[in-house]
Amino acid sequence: MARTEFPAKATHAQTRAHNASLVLRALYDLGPISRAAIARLTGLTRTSVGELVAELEQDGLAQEVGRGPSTGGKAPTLVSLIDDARHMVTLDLGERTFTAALLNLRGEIQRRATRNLDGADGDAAVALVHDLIDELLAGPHSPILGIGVGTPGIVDSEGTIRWAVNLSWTDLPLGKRLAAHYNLPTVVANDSRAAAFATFLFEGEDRPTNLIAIKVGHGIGAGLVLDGQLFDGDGFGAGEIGHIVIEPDGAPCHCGRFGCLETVASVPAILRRAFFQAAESGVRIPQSIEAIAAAAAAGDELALGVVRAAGRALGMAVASLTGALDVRRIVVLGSATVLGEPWFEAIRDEARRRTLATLARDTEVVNGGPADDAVLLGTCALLLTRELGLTVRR
Amino acid sequence: MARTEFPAKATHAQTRAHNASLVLRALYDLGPISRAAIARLTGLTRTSVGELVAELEQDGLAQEVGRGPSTGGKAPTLVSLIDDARHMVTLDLGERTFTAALLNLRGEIQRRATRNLDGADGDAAVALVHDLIDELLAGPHSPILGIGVGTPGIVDSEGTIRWAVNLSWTDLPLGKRLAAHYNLPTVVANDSRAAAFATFLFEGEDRPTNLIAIKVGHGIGAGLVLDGQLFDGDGFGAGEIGHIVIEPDGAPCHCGRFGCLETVASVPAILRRAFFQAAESGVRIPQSIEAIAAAAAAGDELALGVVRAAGRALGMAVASLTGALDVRRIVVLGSATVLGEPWFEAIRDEARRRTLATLARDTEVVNGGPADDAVLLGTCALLLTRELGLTVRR
DNA sequence: CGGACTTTGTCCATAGGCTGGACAAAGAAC
DNA sequence: GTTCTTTGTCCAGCCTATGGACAAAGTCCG
Repeated sequence: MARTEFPAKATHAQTRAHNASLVLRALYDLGPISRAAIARLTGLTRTSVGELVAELEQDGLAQEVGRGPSTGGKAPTLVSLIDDARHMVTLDLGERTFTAALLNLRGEIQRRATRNLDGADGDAAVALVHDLIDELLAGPHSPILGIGVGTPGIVDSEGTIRWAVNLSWTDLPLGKRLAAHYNLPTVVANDSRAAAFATFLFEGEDRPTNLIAIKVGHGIGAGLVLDGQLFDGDGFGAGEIGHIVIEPDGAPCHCGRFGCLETVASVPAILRRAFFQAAESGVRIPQSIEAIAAAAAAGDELALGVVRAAGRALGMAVASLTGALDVRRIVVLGSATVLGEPWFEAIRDEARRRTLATLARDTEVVNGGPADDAVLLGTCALLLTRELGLTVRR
Repeated sequence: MARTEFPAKATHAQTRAHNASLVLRALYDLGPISRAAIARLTGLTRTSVGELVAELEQDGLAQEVGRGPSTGGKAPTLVSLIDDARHMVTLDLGERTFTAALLNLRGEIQRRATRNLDGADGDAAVALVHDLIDELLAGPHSPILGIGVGTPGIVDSEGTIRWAVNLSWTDLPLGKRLAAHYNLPTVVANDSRAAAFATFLFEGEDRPTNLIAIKVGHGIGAGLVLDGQLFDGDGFGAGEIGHIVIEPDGAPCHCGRFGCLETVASVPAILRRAFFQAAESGVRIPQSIEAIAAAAAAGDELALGVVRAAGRALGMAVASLTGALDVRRIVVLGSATVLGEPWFEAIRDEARRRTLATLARDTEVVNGGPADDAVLLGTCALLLTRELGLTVRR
């Protein structure tokens, strides 16, 4: 178990870095803004802000962009972040496809690349990762801030993938390897948690302090942003809710237990249930999650039943999360969100049924959409935090 | 919902305070220790440590206590915390009794006082609080570090009790009132969460970074210590697991729902179940939790069944906590712990049955004992953290 | 149009606090 | 007794926040 080590001492350099990140964050969140306004918002003196902005200009991260309207005195000089001052390469190592993108500081995708996995695993899969990074770095780009990788499975803070079942990776120090090979800062993180962090960071200036994002697709995983920080847990497994047991006497799960959330509420599970129900009733078997969504939207009772059952199961998980953590913003994203309102209503109903009324009243379960790029954006967000100190605590 | 405000700027004073708390913590955890050793452990220069220790001596918090053994050079001067340099008054506002104590910096109880509630609520209950504090402050004591209050119910970070059912308090700004009346720093916190923080802080030097303490008595509540900090949640309700729904078709709960954890696993619930079971079977009805524990220990199948059922229900809650948070140290404390091993085994079994094998293997469910003073110690720990900066992050 | 007032951004002297080297005191090893 | 280590303090230097002063550039009002 991780023990509390002695925290690092505080130095002047850290103080400076902290204040620099305050300025950066003001610039990032509040668009073109004057030095004086930054000083008011952050509490820093105009002197310090001036120096820090000068540093950012030196680094090519910020520039003056004209004057703003006067409020009774000298008109302010507006300073703006240069969105394309840095680029990043981030990857989403999906079930069947590896996706990569070149992003700017705003998380805007400049270029993409994909590779089909075609059953590749182990070293072959690692080769694909290099391949994608090389392809994206071959084109024109600004200085690279770092490389970000989102992957299923458990990843420690050093960037070592403890295990990722479908890629047959165990204890793969991917982070260190990529960092050494490309000589660039590298972040490797679990995909769901990366997605959660993206949802948090790109929320804009009034991001909540706490947020839980649940990604429902082939698997189910959540990321917990607590006090503005992605929470790891002791074994870097925080948010791995796919194997919470929902129906103790339910279907077997590949994890060895019965009735895990994934056996009930994941996209494959929903398809399976729809298949059996349709076969039993002798009606047409839906071939995709979209087909089920369409049928449910059209009022097909069978489809609605399947959708609602899946939603309720997820609602139980939501209830246990909100009950335990009292986090009031839950964002659900991933391919399952095409199921739309009937599904969300079931999630909300069940969550409400299982938590204190006062708590449930203030908890919002938000539809985050398919969020296909959430993982790509997530490791981007992690790089922004780690390399630029875009978010800070204290 | 709480939004991320702009974090405070960093100043030299903060840097100093941070480093001061590192020194204090070394002193607190590692007993009599030399300045040089502190410097090595914290990474601070001997110069800084010397200054900071001098400040602590100035404040009467530390003193030199002789020389240590030489390791080949000048023998180190050992410095020690003065355990009784400050005292605190802390209170545990229980169901039927208010308990208070005067504690020193080590959480050692110097004097106690209690008052029976006898149905007092509202202002009468507040009067009792004053009464207890006055009684303890009347005797001899060192300078008072602060006042700490642990209470059931939801308490915000300002020390306002949002609601506490049994005392019929709503939105009572107890913290501010006491602080103003006694002109002393005051901490008010939920009792279970205070207890959790005590369990964390008084664990000693190798306290884990994450810990969950679950208090099972008349009610059930948990406290979450995540990354060394008590986690609040958006509405200061983190850890309020007593009303997680375990049996959707179970017994009605006073909260308005059915089958909450408290209707199954709390001490009153266990007594109730034992009562009905015994009445049904026509055997002697156990009058106390201790009697049930004794019967179970003696092999009474009826009692064992009740104990195990309660344990399993708690195990479900543990599973959902560990599954979601991946926190590997769970401490269970409170009056229900007299149920002993049969109960703990049921908790562990059920938790194991419902979480990933790899996770369950490393998770320990520890018997924290009745921990009658945990709430008193908990607000003491909170005061130590808040007023002396005994624990810090970064 | 001109003077009074505001706001902005920079400059400068000051001070807080960390850094690292120097040094004496105190002990061990030979 | 000499040399080497370790400890604790002192001191000069540096980084960085602070707050006042000031010029530039506006608005507002007569």
